[in-house]
Amino acid sequence: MPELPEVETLKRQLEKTLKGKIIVKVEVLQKKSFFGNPQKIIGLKIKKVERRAKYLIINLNKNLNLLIHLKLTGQLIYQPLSSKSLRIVGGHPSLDWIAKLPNKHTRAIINFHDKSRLFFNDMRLFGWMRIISKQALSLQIGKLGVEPLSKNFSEEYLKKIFSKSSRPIKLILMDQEKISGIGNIYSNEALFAAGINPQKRAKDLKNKEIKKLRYWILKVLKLGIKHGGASEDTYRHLNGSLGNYQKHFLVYQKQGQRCQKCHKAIIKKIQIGGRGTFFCPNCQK
DNA sequence: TGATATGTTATCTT
DNA sequence: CAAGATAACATATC
Repeated sequence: MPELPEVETLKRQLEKTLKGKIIVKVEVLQKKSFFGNPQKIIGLKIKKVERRAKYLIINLNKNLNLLIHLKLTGQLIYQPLSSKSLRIVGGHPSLDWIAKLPNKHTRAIINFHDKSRLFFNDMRLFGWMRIISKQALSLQIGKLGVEPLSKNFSEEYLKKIFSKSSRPIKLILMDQEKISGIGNIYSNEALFAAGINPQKRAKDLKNKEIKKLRYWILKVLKLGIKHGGASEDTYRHLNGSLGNYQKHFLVYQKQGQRCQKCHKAIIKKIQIGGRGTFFCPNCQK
C-alpha cells in the first residue's frame, strides 16, 4: 500500500526517468482510472515530477499536470524499449519484473517520443490519473496537512493538533488533513518505536511522548525511503522490482508473534477506525 | 462462501 | 456547525 516513502521512491525514479520526454500517445483502457481528455496532453513535455502526501504530480508544459494517486494497488511500470519481449533493468534482465505488459490490470499506457512507455496498473480500481491545471491542482491538494519531512512538522505543531482531539493518536497520524502521507503501515511502526499505545487519546500525550513520536515518525519514514518503500502488497518500483522495507517491519502484521523489543509480550491486533492495528501491550502504554 | 486487506471520500450521527 | 464515526468503493486472496 503506497504511503509517503513508497510514493517518494517512485517520485525520484520518475523524475530521473521521465524528465524531458514528450508524450505522443495515451491509451486509456479503463475509463474509471483516467480523468480528463487524454488528447490534451499529446505533444506535451515532462518538466518535472513532484510529490505531495501520497500524490504524484507530473508537471507538463502549458500549465498542465498529470496528477496520480495509486491508492491501494496502483503501480507505475516503465518500459524503456518498444520491444514487447525484451525488457532490461540496469543492463540485466530482472526476474522480479511484472510478467507481462500490458496485463489484465493495466488501466492506461502513456507512450513517449522515444518509444518508451509508462504503464499504469491497478488491480482494484481505486487509483487514478487526472489531467489537471495548476489552479485546480492547488485546490485539490490545498486541504492536505503538513508534510512530515518539511520544517512545518514541528513539535509545536503536533502539540497544537493533538491537544484539540480526543480521537486515538493513530487516527490523527493517518488524518491527511492534519499530517499528510502517513498510512497504516508507518503509523503502526512509528507508534511501536515510540512506545505509545495507538488507542491513547491524542490530547493525553505528554510533551515527552510527542517529542519521541515526532522523532520516530521521521526515522521510520526515512528508513522506508532508504529501503525503497515496502512492497507489502502490489507495490513495485518503476522498473518492476520490489521495495525492501517490509523486511524491517517490527509490528505491522506481526500479531501472535513475540515482541521484538521486550521479547516477552505477544503482539496484539485490534481495529481502530476499521483498520488493522498492531501493538505490544507491554511496550506501548 | 464470506471475511479480510486499505486510502480516500461521502454520508450519517453526535 | 463541526467533529467524529462509519460505509462505500473493488477485487484478489485465504
